[in-house]
Amino acid sequence: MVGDNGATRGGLDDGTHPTKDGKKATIRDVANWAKVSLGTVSNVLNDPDRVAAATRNRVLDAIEATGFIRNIAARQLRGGGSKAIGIVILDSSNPFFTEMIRGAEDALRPEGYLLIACSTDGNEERETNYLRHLEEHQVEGVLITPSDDNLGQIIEFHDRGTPVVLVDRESNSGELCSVTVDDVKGGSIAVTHLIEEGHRKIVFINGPSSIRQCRDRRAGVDVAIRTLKNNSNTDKIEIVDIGVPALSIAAGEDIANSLLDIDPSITAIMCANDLLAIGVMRGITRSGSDLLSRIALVGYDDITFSSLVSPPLTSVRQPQYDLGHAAAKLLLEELADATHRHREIRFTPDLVVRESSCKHSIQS
Amino acid sequence: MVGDNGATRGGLDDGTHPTKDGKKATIRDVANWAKVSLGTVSNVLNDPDRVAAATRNRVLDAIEATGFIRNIAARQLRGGGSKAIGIVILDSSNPFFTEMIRGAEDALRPEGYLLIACSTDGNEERETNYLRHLEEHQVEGVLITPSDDNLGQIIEFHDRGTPVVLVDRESNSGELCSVTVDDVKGGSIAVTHLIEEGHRKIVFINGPSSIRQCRDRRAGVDVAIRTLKNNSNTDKIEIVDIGVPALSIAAGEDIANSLLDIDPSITAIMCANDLLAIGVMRGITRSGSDLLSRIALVGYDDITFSSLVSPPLTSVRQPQYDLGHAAAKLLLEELADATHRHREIRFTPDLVVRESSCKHSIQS
DNA sequence: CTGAAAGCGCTTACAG
DNA sequence: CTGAAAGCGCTTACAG
Repeated sequence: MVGDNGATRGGLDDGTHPTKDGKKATIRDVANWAKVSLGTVSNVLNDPDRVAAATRNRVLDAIEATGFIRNIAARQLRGGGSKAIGIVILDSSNPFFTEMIRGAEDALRPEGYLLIACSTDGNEERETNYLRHLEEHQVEGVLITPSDDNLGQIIEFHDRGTPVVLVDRESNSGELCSVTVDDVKGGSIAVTHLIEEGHRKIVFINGPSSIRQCRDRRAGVDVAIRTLKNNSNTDKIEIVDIGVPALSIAAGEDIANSLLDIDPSITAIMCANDLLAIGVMRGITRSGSDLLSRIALVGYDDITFSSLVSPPLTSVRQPQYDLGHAAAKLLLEELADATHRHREIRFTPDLVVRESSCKHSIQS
Repeated sequence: MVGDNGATRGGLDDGTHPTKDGKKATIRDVANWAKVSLGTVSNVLNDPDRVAAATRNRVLDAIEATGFIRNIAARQLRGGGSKAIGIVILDSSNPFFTEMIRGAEDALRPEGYLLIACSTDGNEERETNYLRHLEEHQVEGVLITPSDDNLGQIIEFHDRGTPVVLVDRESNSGELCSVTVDDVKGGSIAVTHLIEEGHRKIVFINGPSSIRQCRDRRAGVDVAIRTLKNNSNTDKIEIVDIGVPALSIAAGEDIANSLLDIDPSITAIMCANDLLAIGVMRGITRSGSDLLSRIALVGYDDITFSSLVSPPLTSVRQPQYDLGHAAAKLLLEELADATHRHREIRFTPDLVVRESSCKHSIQS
């Protein structure tokens, strides 16, 4: 489909094909082939209507014939924009984030943006590195779930000129757009459910308190307890806090052993996310203990797999895809409008009750 | 930490900070600040030893003070390379690929590369688009799991000058490096296991035959049957083929209904991957049927969640992380050495037997 | 060891 | 409607 067209239609005198293992075709090769100037080729690329149809078609043919691929680096150097967006997340192996990325990508792809996804594993140094790399690559914007509570470097990054939207994290005083889910509420509805099921002594397995989600979910527990106390009849409720270093299956599995000979008055476990809960389940199951059948368990995120584990896991559902999608939309807004006013979008989570927290009601 | 250093240490006469919401600092701002030429700044950046320590430190201070961030676009235009690698996969929501990406990234990050991950969902048009975008962005190399059997456009892409390593797909005649897992073998060991468990009539739920993995896994079944027949005593074995449009949980769930009133002589189901198998499990469970307790089920990939579903899923393990890691290493080799000889790395899968395929042995 | 100059591939006013 | 020219920010020989 390419071949010696070049020779017959005019253009390259020597008949060689510019893309053939020599250098890549440039806009200049296209111009030569089509017998027009560089500027005209550029116009065809960027503002086709400005070019007469006949000329335009000749240029289009030349692009086809030479195998020309526009060099974004050069374009952007002239102010064209990189057409790339960075997305910085905490954990690429958590399906929660995978879904979020999918949401963002579906919003960005139609606009011609390429998404560069970076997983920090909650490591702030990695975050710093990724941000620098993204800035070096001149991404036009960044979606980020901060790995640390301190927004300092992110705000500096933003002030240096790259639009930023926070995902699953609010900005302190509206300096940035954000899309969040109410984690206090989420923690609250989860523990309320457990209490309503009759549990009075509950273990809360939490991730690093540097992660805001972890703190808020835990705070929601206290809110719920306070509310219930005011509303009377509930007797003393006790929360036993256990911290683990990561929100992962492995961390859950590691902590499982220490749960085996737990105070028998404890009847429920709440985990800061589903991976942790699933890890706890696996650890307990592997140990051969029947603890799982005696205790209620709830997670957080409602990732796809949570409905598939055994027993199916009760969880707090967050609109994962929508989080990413909404964040991307905000970013596009900011990209399109320099005078953009920052906005904060907040979703409300809801509880998905499954067997893991209701053995009694199901068995009886 | 920045502030008016500029004024005291020399440099900018007006005392303004170049990064403050004006334009970004360029190499020229750094040069002015440090009272050296552009070339010297560039040398500090690219070949620090060439610059005298005193000068170098002054330049380093200037970089710090001006908040200079190198512009990769400009650098690469001069031939410096984009320091970006593309990875094109089939399905970003399949943990198999997530792990693979993690493997690749761990190999690439230390070398300073940024990974651009693109999920085609098996759609060839999306693949074409992503390849063009990656080429426009001048990625230095691409790791790709082709969405289609036809390697044509990938080979053209490679011939145009970007190194490519195939992942989970062999090149036809060694034109490209590749890292694969023996899927024929995998299909073979999975079905052999079922046959050894006594199953004679087996359903094979397969994805699109345009995906090589699907074809090979199915082919492995035939290989196994042929081998067993030659080795005597096995009576007739029957495979019932069912095709679904995607290798996803949703596709598995959709097909589950049609399995409910299945010929009772069928005692086992084999799925082309774990997501499909997990979807089938979910579909059957949701329907309220007890089919799952009567039938053996095996999947393929051994994603993390497969050991956690109920019943735990027997699966063919592939070294997901290693696949990505090895592919990235091959790419780095090709990047470093133009005279590079293409290599094909092939891993061998193994069977992980769990309850889903051994109810009898476990219950009895 | 340091600096001046050319040029990477493109876009953008500005003439014609 | 089309072309010539300047310049984006950097790197790379090449002089000095």
